[in-house]
Order: sequence, then C-alpha cells, then structure tokens
Amino acid sequence: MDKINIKTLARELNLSTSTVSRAFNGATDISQQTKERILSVARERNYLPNHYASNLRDKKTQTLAVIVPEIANDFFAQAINGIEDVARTHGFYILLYRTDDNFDREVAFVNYLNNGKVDGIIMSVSGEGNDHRYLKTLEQKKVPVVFFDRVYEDIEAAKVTTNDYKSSFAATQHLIEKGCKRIACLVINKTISIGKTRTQGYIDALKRHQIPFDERLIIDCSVNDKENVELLKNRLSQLKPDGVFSSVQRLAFATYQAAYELKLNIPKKLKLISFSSLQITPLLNPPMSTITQPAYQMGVEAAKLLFETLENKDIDNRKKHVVLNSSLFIRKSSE
Amino acid sequence: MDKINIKTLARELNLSTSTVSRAFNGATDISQQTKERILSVARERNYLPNHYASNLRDKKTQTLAVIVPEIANDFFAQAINGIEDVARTHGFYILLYRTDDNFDREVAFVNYLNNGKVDGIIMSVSGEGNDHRYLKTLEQKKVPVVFFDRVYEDIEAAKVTTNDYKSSFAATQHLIEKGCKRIACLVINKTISIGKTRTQGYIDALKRHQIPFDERLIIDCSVNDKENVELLKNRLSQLKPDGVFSSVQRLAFATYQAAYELKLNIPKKLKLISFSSLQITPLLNPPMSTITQPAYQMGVEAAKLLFETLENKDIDNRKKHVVLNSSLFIRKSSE
DNA sequence: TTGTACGCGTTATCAT
DNA sequence: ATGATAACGCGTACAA
Repeated sequence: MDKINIKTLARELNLSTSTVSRAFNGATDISQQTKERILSVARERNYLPNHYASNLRDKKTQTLAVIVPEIANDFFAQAINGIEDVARTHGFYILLYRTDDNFDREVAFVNYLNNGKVDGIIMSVSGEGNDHRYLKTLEQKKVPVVFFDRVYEDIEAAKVTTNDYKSSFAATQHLIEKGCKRIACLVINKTISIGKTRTQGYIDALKRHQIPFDERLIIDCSVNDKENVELLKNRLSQLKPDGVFSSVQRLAFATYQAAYELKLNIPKKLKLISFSSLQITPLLNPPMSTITQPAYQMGVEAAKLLFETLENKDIDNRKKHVVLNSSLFIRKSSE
Repeated sequence: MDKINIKTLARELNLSTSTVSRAFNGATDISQQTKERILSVARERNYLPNHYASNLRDKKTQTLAVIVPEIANDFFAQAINGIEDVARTHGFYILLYRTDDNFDREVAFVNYLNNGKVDGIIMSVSGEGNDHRYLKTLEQKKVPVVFFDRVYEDIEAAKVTTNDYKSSFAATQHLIEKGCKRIACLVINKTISIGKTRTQGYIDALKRHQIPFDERLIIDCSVNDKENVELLKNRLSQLKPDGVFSSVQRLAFATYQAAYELKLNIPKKLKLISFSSLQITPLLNPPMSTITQPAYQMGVEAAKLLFETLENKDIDNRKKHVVLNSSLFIRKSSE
C-alpha cells in the first residue's frame, strides 16, 4: 500500500531509476530482458509514470484544448468528434471548454492555458469583444492556435472555415427561384465573422436578382430560444415574409415553432432554408432544407493543421486558411 | 523574450520566489502592497504559475475526466453541460474522452488516468467486457469515480441513474392502453445495464396486462444507423408489430425512417414511444412521444457527488445511488 | 547496458 | 512580512 513511483519501483527491481525510466520511453539502450522485467513488475504493482512530472521536464502535455461556444449542438459535437479522432491517432487528449458565447469566459480560459497547460488550442470563438490581445500572448509562448468556423480575422492563426458567403448566396438564390419575394434573414450576431459573411451572401443574392432590400427583414435574434420564438412570431406577422434564410440552426427551429403557433404553413406560406448539421432533418415536419457544413471534416482539418505545426516546429501554418464546401440539401421546407 | 518563471520574475522584482508564490496563492502573510506589485509585473511580463509544477507538488490537478460513449448525442451533450457547470464553479476543467462504446478504449483511457492525471472521473460505461479490474485499481490510487446512466453493477462507486425500469414499464403500458397488442422492444444491447433494465420494464408491463410475450419482438440492433434501418424494415414487415418501444433515441429515428420507406403510417399503423433527449421532438413528423431523462440534472448530480468526496476525503460516497425521474411526454407518434 | 546526479517550476516549512 | 531550501516524480547528460 506504499506509494509507488519510479524510485520505489527501481528499488524493488534492484535497478536504477534511469533504467526504469528507459523501459517506459521506448529507449533503445536497454536490454529487452530487463525492459520486460520492469514492465511486468510495473503492471503488477500498478505503476505508471506521473504525467505531470514528465511534463515538467519535457514541456509536452499530450493535451489539446478545444474551445467551443456550445457542446449540445450538432455542428460542434461532430467537429469535436473529428478533432478527437485525429488527436487519438497522435496519442493526444482533449481538454474541453465551453464558452456559452461569453467573451469573458473565453478570455479567462485562454489566459489559463497560457502557461504550458496544453500543447495547442483549437477554437471556435465567441465573436464578442474587440480586444484580442489575450490571444497574442499565446504566440509569445509558442502555443499554436487553430480557429475553426468562427474566427477572428485580425489574429494571424491557421483557420478552417466553410465557404459561407457562397452557400448563403446560393441558399437565398434558391428561395428566390422558388418564387420568394420577401425573404427574411435570421442572424444571431450580424457583426461577427459568420453572421456577417452569411448576411452578406443573402444581401448580394437579393441584389443580383433585383429584389428590393428591406433592412427590417434582417432579424437579429438571441441565444434564448423562447425569446426568439416570440420575436419571430411578431416579425413574421408584421413583416409577412414569404421566405426565411436562417443563418443558424436554432433559429430555424424557432421559426418552425413560430410558424406552427401562427398556423403559417411551411412551405406553402413560408419557405425556409437554414444552416444546420442536424442529422435527422428529413424527419422533421416538413423535412428541412439545409446548408450543411462538413462539421466532422472541419474538426479533422483543424486538428491536422495543429499537429503539423506541433510535430514540425519549422512549419508556420499561421497563414493557412482551409476552406471546405458546404452542401445544399433541398427538402420540403423550401419546395 | 527570455523564459519567464517564478525565479526570473522574483529576480526582476528583487524578491524571493516564496514571496512571489504567495502573491498567487491567496496567502495572508504578505503585504497588500508587494502583492499588488508582484501581480502587476506578472501581468505585464505575462507570467502565470506553471500548472504542472504546482500539481507535482500538490497532487491537485483541478481536472476531471469525463468518459462517455458518444458526444454527438443529445443526452450526453446535455449531461456534459451539467458536469461542466458544476466543475466551473469549483474551478475545475474537463478532460473529455469518447469511447465509441469500445471497451478496449475505455480500459486504455482509465488506465492512462491511473497516475494522478485527474482528481476524479465521471463516466458512462461502454457496457462491454466483464473484467472490471481496471476500475478497481483506481480505488487504490484514491481516484474517485462516479457513474452516470450506464453503470457497472459490480463496481462499488457512486451512481446517478434514472428509474429506467419504471419508465419503461409506464411507456409500454401507455402503448397497451392505446390499443397495441404486438409491441416491439428495440434495444442495442439487452445485456448491459440500461438495455437490460429497460427490456425488463417492457416485459413486465406485457405480463401485467396479459399480453402474450413474443421473444422475436425484442429486436437487437447495432450502433450502425443504416444497418438498423434495414433490419427494422425487415422485422416490421415480417413481425407486423403495432407498437414500438424504443429503448434508445437513435433506434426511434431508424424506425421513423423504416416506417417511411415501408409507407407505414405512424401512429395509425404503428405507435411509437422512445427514450430521447432531443429537444425538438415536437417538430418531428409526427411529433414523437418520449421518455426524457433529466440529462443536464444527471450531470449536475454526478459532479456534485464527485466534489463531495473530493472536498471532504472523509465522505465515502461509493454506496450512494442517486435516482432521478424521467418524464413521459405523450405526443402524436403514440396517439 | 546500467547507474549517478541534476534540474524542470512550484510551494510548504522553517527560519529570520 | 519576507527569504532560503527541500521535495514533488521524472528524464537525460554524463559517467562507468
């Protein structure tokens, strides 16, 4: 029941600590025989090298921080899966942090990481705040950062995004082709990276098809689902749009709910298309047309970029920007 | 650009490392004045105590491991949110690991944690395998474990579950009351904790209502959605059940899909109720009747149990078993 | 092939 | 209120 560490184990084996250490680190300068003897006794005595002590020496944590606005969100859940799968093949583990779109939390957590806590960071930012100095200090500490989906343009770091502008343009155009004349654009924050780009795609598609632009049709929503349903019920009855382009999945569901309560038939009275990574959209009533991002693949690419710099310090990926394509799935909600 | 640590910082301040250390650890035996001076320079020079060095001394990691079968799953995503919220209030962080229901991964990860890597573990088990010795060794190392939802009965550890038996019984009974005579029971693994309990509730409800039991109606599915749809199409046409009790969310969706492809109307030809934590079930076609577990709350309770033992080593929670109630939501799919 | 000894960055203990 | 120092457990340079 005595504490077991490399020293006690070495004593039990009548060996030095260095030899024991070697047995665990794939060293070559150790006889196969002693190595096996060590490992066998170690297993028996239930010994494993202390990760924190090793890290203190090596400055290698084998750990990645993943920072996302939400977890209970199909897009991020799938992206995390992608990150995890790549991390796994590299023997890395994941420290997960959720910001709830709260900028202060993001800052606090990044600062916390700013001391060798992890080898790298993959994040999708909250999009709030303007002062991104807290991220710059990571650079000094040589902690590589990769952004995915939601990025800060003013920070030089590797980025993985989808072609949101093009998809938004295409989705809006699709609604226009289906006969919509008054299309609402639902956003959560039209000033941050994705909200901005997606709104722009919407605006430009209208312009291209000479549909008059009505500022009021860009509807700013919140992260509170109940509030959104009320807001949308209000706007839908007042502004009477015949189409909805939703830049975020949750707003599409709020629209479904609002339309249901207003007895507004989708797609007859209101056609809808939305960004969404939900895997069961076809089971909805009606099946929802979606712009679907390759969430899993984005996670994979982000992790790959990170490991490239991690494993080859010469590579500077900070100017790399991987752009993946989303897919348009047209279903009943916009037919 | 020189390395910054407590030593260099102390030198710059003309102080000793002890004093600097005190400034960061809420010590009382330090003058407010020097403390402020230290913290100010630290901020300026971007110094933060090294977490790994601190841990090496203290044996406190401020980190929790959370092990789940899946992440892209509404139940687990919400449970993780609950765990994270509690962890956050205690200043703890989360090391997340997904097993994909793979027993070997579960064993490998738990073994990896077996060296002071984290202060505690919250897990929902894969349910595979019989040899749970790898968990026993955690006990020796005093790493507390809390199970939630999917537990190993033979391991003495704190547990948080829902009353699955009762809910399953009630759900099956509900179908019977709606007139179903041949009710299928969909499970993924009828031998593990939750599969077993939920199946038993189903069986007992049949018995109670003197509905003949047909072994073939207990349908063993897999984690592969496509396979499940095929399997279910096959079984639904052959066995012609008039009701489905699905013990897992994903199997309900596979049933929706299969029924759709077979042009089998839900609920007219087939009534369905399922365990599910999906938040938009009312938007499905048809809206799905569910047994909904308090996922978020389960995460909260699990974390609370863990912190109880963590913060008071005298408390032995290993015999505690918190049972929460699920809620039955009856919607169109079973009306 | 194996052993010795130092240092990684921190904090607790003991001194001043 | 502040400083000196040992110890946490490990890996590596160097010695043998």
